[in-house]
Amino acid sequence: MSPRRRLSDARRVQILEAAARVIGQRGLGDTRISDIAESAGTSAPLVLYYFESKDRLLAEALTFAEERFYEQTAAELAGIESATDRLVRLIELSCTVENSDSDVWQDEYILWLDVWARAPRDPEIAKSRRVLDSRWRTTIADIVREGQAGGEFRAIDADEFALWFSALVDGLAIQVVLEDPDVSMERMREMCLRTAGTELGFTVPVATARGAASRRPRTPKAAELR
Amino acid sequence: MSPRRRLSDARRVQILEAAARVIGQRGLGDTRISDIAESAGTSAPLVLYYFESKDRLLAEALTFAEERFYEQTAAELAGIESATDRLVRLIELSCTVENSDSDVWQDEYILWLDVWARAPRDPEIAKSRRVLDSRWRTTIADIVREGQAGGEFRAIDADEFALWFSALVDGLAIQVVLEDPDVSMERMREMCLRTAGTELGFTVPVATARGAASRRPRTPKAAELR
DNA sequence: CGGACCGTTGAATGGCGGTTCAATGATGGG
DNA sequence: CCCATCATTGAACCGCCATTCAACGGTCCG
Repeated sequence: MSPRRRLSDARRVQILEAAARVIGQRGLGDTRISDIAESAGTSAPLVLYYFESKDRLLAEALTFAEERFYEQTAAELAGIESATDRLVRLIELSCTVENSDSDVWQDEYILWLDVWARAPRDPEIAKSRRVLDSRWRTTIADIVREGQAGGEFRAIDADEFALWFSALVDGLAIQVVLEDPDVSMERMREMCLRTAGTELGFTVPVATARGAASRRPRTPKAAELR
Repeated sequence: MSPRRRLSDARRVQILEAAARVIGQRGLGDTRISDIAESAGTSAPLVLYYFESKDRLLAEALTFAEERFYEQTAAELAGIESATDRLVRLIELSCTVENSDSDVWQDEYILWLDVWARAPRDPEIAKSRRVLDSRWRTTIADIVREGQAGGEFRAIDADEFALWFSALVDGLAIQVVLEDPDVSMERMREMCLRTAGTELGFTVPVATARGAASRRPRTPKAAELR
């Protein structure tokens, strides 16, 4: 029905960001349009003015947030030379609350829980979830292949490893995000790093060292880009 | 308020089963009391008569279903001698639609997606989730320890392995249950078996063989119990 | 036989929240 | 300066449940 009205893109993004934020805090099910509107500093009707319906908005918000995280990560990885370093960085990005705000990581990951729960009944969400996940695995597999080409990694099946490893990360992330007393983010990171190292045959930088080294000294951010 | 009215336990169970069934199909968010009532062959008010509120019912239903699955599994495992066989069986139970009905496994696992999504905001669900998960890991760890005692498994940290392995299973199960085109249940099973075998140092029965052997010939059920 | 209590339900009730409406400002072009 | 279009919102509107009510059979004990 809506022939692509080109509404101010800024507002759209503003609303999508608010939506992702609120969903991460309140959860998909308990998020009302008015919550999103409030968090975006506007009114409920306006939200509907920019998005067809609540469902549509939610679906878009979910993928928007994940897409953003993916791009952000990809951009940062692009600036790293060694495949090993790139993989290590990817793992650390998956296991660290390094953002300024308190628990952006938490919220970010909690979104996945909602995506997974909604996916079985929402074809749209299911589809974009597949795309996102596939892309993520490809990212890992590519790093592995490059590492193998450069002789850094053992010659195992890259795609198989990518699937296997991302599943492990997801499983551990669930425990962490749900604050399981047995699984701290710290433990998750060590586990992931050690696993990857063992499987691919590279030695983790400082590995299971005590705090000192594992608390990344410098904050590379998107430094060496360009 | 309700001083434990001892209502017919049968009805309670009947409703809980219906609830779990419906939630697995429609999803937590889209489940109305009337759906559960209908599926249980009764009326909505009666459901509220047996359970304080919808929230309470949902929480109970979720844990009821998982608890039941756990007990069922535990019972079956109890009848197996060798630790290796027990672990293999546990993995197969986690990866197979062997029940009579079409997709009980699917529904069963989909429940976890809802549990995970609800847990961050529902303390009650979060708590029982922790208990269930912890118990599951313990089950695995115990098998590992017994296998080590009997010389079947390599001497690695059993608890560490349990956490690590269950995370892997969860992560893969997500892909399977969401019907990711790259991850079939078959592939999940092979991956889990191979991983466990490699890590613990035992050779998987027929392993990655072609169909014939992997399609379990006999259906042991809860045979050699007692 | 007559209540008293329990399980059960059809029919209200009440509120919440998505969606729609109509009115109010802006903004910009003629 | 005037009108058209667009963004924005307060105030309905409305449907959908969870929850409550009142009534109706049972069953069992006296």
